[in-house]
Amino acid sequence: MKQHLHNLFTKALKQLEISQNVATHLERTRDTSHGDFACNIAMVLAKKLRQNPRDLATSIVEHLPTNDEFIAKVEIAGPGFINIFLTKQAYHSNIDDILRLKTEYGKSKLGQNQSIMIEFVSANPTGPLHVGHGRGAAYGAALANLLQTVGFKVHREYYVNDAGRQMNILAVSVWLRYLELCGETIEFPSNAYQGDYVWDIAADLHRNHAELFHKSTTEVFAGIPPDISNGGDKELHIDGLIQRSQQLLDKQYKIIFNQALNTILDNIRHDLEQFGVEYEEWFLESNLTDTNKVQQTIEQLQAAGHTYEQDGALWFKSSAFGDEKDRVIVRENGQFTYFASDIAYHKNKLERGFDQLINIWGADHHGYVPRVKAAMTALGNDAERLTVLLVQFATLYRGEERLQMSTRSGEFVTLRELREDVGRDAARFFYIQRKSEQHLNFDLELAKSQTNDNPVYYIQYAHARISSVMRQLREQNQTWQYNKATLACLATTHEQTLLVALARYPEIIEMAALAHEPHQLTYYLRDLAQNFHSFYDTNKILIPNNELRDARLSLTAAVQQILQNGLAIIGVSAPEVM
RNA sequence: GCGCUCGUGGCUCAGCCCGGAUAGAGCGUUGGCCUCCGGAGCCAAAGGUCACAGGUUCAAAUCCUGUCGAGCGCGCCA
Repeated sequence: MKQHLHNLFTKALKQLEISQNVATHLERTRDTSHGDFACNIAMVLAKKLRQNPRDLATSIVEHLPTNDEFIAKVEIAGPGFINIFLTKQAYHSNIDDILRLKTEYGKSKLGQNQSIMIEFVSANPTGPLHVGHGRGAAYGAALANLLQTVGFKVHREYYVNDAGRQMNILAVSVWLRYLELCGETIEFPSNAYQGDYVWDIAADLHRNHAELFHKSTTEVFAGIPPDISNGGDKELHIDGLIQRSQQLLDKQYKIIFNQALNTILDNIRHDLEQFGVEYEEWFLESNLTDTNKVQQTIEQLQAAGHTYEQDGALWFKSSAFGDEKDRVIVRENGQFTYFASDIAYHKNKLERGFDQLINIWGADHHGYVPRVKAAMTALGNDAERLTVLLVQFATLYRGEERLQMSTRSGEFVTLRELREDVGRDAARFFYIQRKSEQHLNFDLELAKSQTNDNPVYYIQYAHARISSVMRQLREQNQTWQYNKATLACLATTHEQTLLVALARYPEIIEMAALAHEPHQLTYYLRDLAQNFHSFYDTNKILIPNNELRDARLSLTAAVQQILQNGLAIIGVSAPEVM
């Protein structure tokens, strides 16, 4: 409908020989006395054209068609608003479309089949997913669905950092715990992974391989630089242990490493699957390192003259491309930095031919954005193709009590615990109901409560109520038929409000997708549910009058369909009964 | 110190990108509604100098500048 009006206005302006995009000046009104849509274009143009805004509005209105089937009347109001009142016909055709297109309703071709790769979560496989990752998962999945709905070709990807130093730290952590299980007494490094899951993996290893990897503590720790607790450097300490374990274990090291990686990765996969989040691809960092892609990328930067050596390390001149300072890509000890492989990864993404790249990162990574873009530019690519969306942290509350978490210390609420505690629907909904760059207070008590405090249940209840009405109808052995003509019976305020609410759905989807704001959809669904509950309360649906009954059933069925479509996008179920 | 993000009723938040017609919800509070399709519901009331101060504009919660406050980031960590 908006598109329809947009076309009419553009045409009218063209006849007046004005070229101006009216898209942003055409909006739904807040107050029904101002009609359905309002356009402030006359006021915007008045100054430029040196005309009185009301006069200008008049001449624009004169160029709008008078016989359009969807426009009832057009008024000029206030300082120069053009208010458009739609016909009932306009709203009835929406019901028609919804019932005909069903799950297809709301889809559009806006994206023109452009390909978008959306990378999200990508947590290091060094521990289970925790509630902090959940927000990125819920947000990314919902956004991907939205983009797909408006006609983009979406590729969801999880980048697995299976090749970095952190993975070695994990392997060492597991091994040290294993040694403890073998009866060794060791001082566990402060920089190693402390969580219980490390014990679990170590225990598996001990069960399956017995004492195969057993080395004495003295052998392991001899000559290793002291840990921070002994006045040393925790990084040097752990790096020393990594090197030592690789020497001592030789080929066996890889067994431990893989056992740790696979256990955790399986876990992450399983958690996301249970959370309703699926990927087209799990991309392994080791694919890049094994094929020398990181090395090649660095050489390309070197060849282009964007690097220099200093203090024994290789630096990328990112400051020449808008970053605040230059960055190390090869450390003094010869190892690539995380950044180096990330450059190679982004290069690889572009080489795979995606039109646009979207990364969803935690807000703590915001300082990282300029350097990645700098690298893309330096490699001769258009950094505009990459959009980084930052997601703020979620703070967990249990009622008033604020819950603490810390990954390294191993004290955290995992995503699995959250899902088992509050359920998938509530979790998915709560994660995205706030604007992503807004800090989120996630109240476990509220998410679990099955009362009207909880918007998830409120929306789902509307859907279940409708299912119940339909069930009643069947139980009474009655049938109904959709007939567009009967919609003319819909005359009450609540019915009208619902018709308008339904008509907004495609506009909301489009806006939420393009603005990357799935939370807009949650607000809309809540509104729609509220409008339905109000309607339900004052307009009985199953009544003897067949025509009005069928009209109300059509309206109700349309609401149900929209609730289903909308909930599907945000990954929440639409239950028949609750 | 520099950078990014945020500051809207008692609480949690929309609206800001793209300036417009009396600033919207939910929770909480107060008061109503079950002979009737599921009360996990509905109706109503009270409650706001949109952090503060300037500026731009016919018009500012919205744009600009500054101040204050909160979070995060500023490693040869990832």
